[in-house]
Amino acid sequence: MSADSKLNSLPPVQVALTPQQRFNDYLQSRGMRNTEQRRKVLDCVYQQHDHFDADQLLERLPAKGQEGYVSRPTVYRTLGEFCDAGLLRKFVLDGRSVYEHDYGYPQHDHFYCSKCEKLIEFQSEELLKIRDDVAKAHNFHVRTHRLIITGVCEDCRKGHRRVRRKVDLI
Amino acid sequence: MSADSKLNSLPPVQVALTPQQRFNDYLQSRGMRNTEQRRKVLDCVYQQHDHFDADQLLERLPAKGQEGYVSRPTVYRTLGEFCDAGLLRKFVLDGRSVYEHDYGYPQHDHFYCSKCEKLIEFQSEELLKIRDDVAKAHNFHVRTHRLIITGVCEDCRKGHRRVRRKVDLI
DNA sequence: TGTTTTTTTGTGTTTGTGTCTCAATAAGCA
DNA sequence: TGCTTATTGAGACACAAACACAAAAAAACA
Repeated sequence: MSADSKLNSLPPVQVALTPQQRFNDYLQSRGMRNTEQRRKVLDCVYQQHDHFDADQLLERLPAKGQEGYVSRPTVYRTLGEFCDAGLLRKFVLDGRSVYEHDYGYPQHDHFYCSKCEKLIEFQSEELLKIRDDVAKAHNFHVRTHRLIITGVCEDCRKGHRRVRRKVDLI
Repeated sequence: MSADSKLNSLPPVQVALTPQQRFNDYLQSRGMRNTEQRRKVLDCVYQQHDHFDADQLLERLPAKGQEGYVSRPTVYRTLGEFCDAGLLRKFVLDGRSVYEHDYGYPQHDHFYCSKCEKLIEFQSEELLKIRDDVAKAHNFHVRTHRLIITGVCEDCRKGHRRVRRKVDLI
């Protein structure tokens, strides 16, 4: 787990099953098979808590010709299955599909820093309440939501200031 | 303007300039030229208030060979300029880039019905307040945000099964 | 006005994600 | 073990969107 991911991660949520067990249940219930590839990808996804896209995952998996290689179509297919099974959530950022842990991880939303392109997680009960109130007023039945607040993070604002000061001193 | 669009549109906001004038200012300030194509595309975009993607706009513009034809790259370029100029806002829905009016139109967010794929606009001052509070608590400097609440709309729950286009008119 | 300079455009090409096809392979089961 | 069926990987494909560059158009200049 990187310093960054530690810094911005929320505390995990207690769950009854491991992701592997839960995915197993999902496969069983649909008559799908627990293959080497699916296990490999799942392990890789849960080895670190972070936001990632399909390409980044492919880079973390063994390369073509190596032991344990998983092809691109299979990775895409499997990521879709994980979303289906409720293990991952997918969203689009700057044209890329980004995945994040869902099962065993608390509901949250994101700040997105347009300077350093970092995603910062936050939680707000009030936000959920407003969401549900507004939905009720519109007779809309909520399944989920996606909120991304774009701007500049603390670090980037600090960094900008520091650079300026340096210049001023010289 | 369709009946639907009347139903789901928010009241416009008073602005000092027409979109055309404002775009002119934008072009002037950057030493860019007010061309036939840019005017054509802008007029087309403001002829109706709706959510649309580049392809739908291309279909509404004169076809190749017709008087007033604008090529695909130019449409994409111009849409980017409109966003830059603050006339339009872009977001991604089901993998396609969707545009909506921004200038002269109030801040709002969206419900997205996963059954009929309709976008419904709503406004909430409270939501903005929460957004700013949370951002302040995280020392995050907000530039904008995007919230999409996904679920099932009133019509679809009532059973009014209507076949709708991917990105529907509002 | 005519000429020069610069931006813009359109055609064709290319990129980048993500998906499809289908023969070969492997999981689950009797 | 052998059978049935889902799954995989290679390669081809689909699609939105961007690129490159010569030709056209607009502004600037003379």
